[in-house]
Amino acid sequence: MPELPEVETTCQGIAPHVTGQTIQTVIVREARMRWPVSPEIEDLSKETILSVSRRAKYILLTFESGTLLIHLGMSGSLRVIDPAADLRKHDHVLITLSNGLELRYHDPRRFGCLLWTSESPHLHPLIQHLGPEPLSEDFTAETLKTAAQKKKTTIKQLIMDGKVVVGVGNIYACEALFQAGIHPKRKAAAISLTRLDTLTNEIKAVLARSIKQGGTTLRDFLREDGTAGYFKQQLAVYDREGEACLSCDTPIKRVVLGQRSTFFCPKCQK
DNA sequence: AAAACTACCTGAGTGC
DNA sequence: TGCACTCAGGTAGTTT
Repeated sequence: MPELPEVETTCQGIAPHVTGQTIQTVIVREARMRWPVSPEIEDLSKETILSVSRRAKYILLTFESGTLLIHLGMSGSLRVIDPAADLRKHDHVLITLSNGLELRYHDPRRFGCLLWTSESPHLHPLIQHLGPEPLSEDFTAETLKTAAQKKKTTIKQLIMDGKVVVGVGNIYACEALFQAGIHPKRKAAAISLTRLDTLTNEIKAVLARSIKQGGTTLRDFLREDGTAGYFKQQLAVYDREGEACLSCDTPIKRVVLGQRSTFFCPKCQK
């Protein structure tokens, strides 16, 4: 679930309910995440959430005394919910707020993290070496051109490298390459600036489109689920092995690239 | 230095 | 029904 559009819609979804609220209680039911949940967060009662923001796939909750970095990993989710709602398996961290609502972190695979930093989050080791945001003006064809130089890597692996550009996960890497008509296995260094320009535009477009769709499900983010199948309808290649290309009817192919399933149209993508 | 591989973890799905 | 196996949206850390 959590690719960049989901992280962004989670931020937008929780922000109005948590911004300006004071924390009442924090319960860590399971601290074993990718890294142990920072013990400091259990001391956050009476602290006020000043803002909610996002850097790459990290959600940043800013307090006067520091910042809580939240990553959803592969299976995490963050909901604003009535504290009386039944606890589900894998509801690991519960944060109650002064408005009577509760922020609940749920993550079956525990690949996510909740880390406290009292310094600027942008200096945090997990964040400071990250590349530009894909939707910012700092991400351009030149970004990719420079990153590709002297590398043997494929274009798909390049755009999924967080040091090059953040937030492009497996699904959207496949989708953007399809929209740009570029074969995922093509050597990044051999692609013209013109085609890289098309690709950067398609990455921005597909992410923006998904965020917009996330926006439509934003209103009912309090519900148990609801977004699950929604993006899926819009996907042109991801998880469509053997199905007809929406553009030319050729069966979509699947290959493995960097241990990740990669879907593409062998006719439309060169 | 860069590329390839491993590891973390649970749950859903498949085939026998 | 149950067991064994594969695969999944991420990414840091280790090895080649």
